[in-house]
Amino acid sequence: MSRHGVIDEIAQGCLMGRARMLARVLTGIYDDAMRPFGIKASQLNLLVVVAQLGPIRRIDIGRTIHLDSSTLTRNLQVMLANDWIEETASAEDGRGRPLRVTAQGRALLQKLSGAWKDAQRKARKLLGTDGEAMLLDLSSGLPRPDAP
Amino acid sequence: MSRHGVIDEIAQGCLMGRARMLARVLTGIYDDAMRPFGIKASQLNLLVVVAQLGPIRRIDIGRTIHLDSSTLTRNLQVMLANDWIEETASAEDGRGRPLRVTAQGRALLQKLSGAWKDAQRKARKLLGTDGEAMLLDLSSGLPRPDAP
DNA sequence: GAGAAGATATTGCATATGCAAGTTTCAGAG
DNA sequence: CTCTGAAACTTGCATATGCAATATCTTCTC
Repeated sequence: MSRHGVIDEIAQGCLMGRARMLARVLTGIYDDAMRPFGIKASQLNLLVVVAQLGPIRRIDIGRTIHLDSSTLTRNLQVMLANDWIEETASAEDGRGRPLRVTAQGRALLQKLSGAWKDAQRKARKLLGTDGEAMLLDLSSGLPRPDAP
Repeated sequence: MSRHGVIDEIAQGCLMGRARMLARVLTGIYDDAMRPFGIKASQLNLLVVVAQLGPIRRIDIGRTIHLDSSTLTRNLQVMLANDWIEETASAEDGRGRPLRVTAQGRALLQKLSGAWKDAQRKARKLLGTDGEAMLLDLSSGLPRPDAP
């Protein structure tokens, strides 16, 4: 242990650092599980949001899972190209072109659900019951980005 | 709530999704705090690891904070260019060129420590005492990527 | 109905992340 | 001493992420 208080404090205690590390480790687990299906774990998470809440606008997806709109524009492009999701309204809509899951997207979700459960099991084992509960609780408690 | 079990289960319960979301929210808090200092929060976390454990090789940084080597190659380049860190050994080292913090890097750490503490306070407030303890605990309990 | 105000989406720029493949360098076998 | 294998690093490719600025479309006001 070094004698530089600030450095140690940040290195050991930074909540962001810990959260990012945890996210990296978990992402690895789920990405491994999803690889056979040609979908990244982060894309799966977007897909289930659209499947559950769609038709839903990008901005509302962002509010739900704390993602920037510009990130969504790009991440969703890949998913649109893969025909997992589609835009609902015609181009003349303008402000907001809500997205929904396609039949293919829904089928994919069914196909990979077993693999996802395996990954979830592994993650659960890694975190322990307490950890799992706390993580779910923590993320539920996050204040929604100001809705109008 | 929809009637599609799998979708709801993943949307609500995916530990990876929650962890990534939490990481995004926290990253926002610390990035805001670090912006005046011209350093990203993720870079700060790398910097403190080097400051605390340096001279340290990329691979060992990776093992410590669960980061891929290729990611480190690139992320550290920016920090080398900013003269926050430097390579220690002369070119004849070969396998492994350990990194250490520079005087400038150390000075930067001192300068931003107050702002970091503010961010940490905000994060703590957001997560609560329980959440904080659990997050620190969780991330400490992660199995070290196999050391030789 | 034209123009202002506001919301939504996209684009440019920079960084973060990881896999697979390739490179460099060291250490040990013979 | 040379060859070979392992370890550390780098590069190519693809995706993820967010800020600032811009574009687009809606609605409200006059």
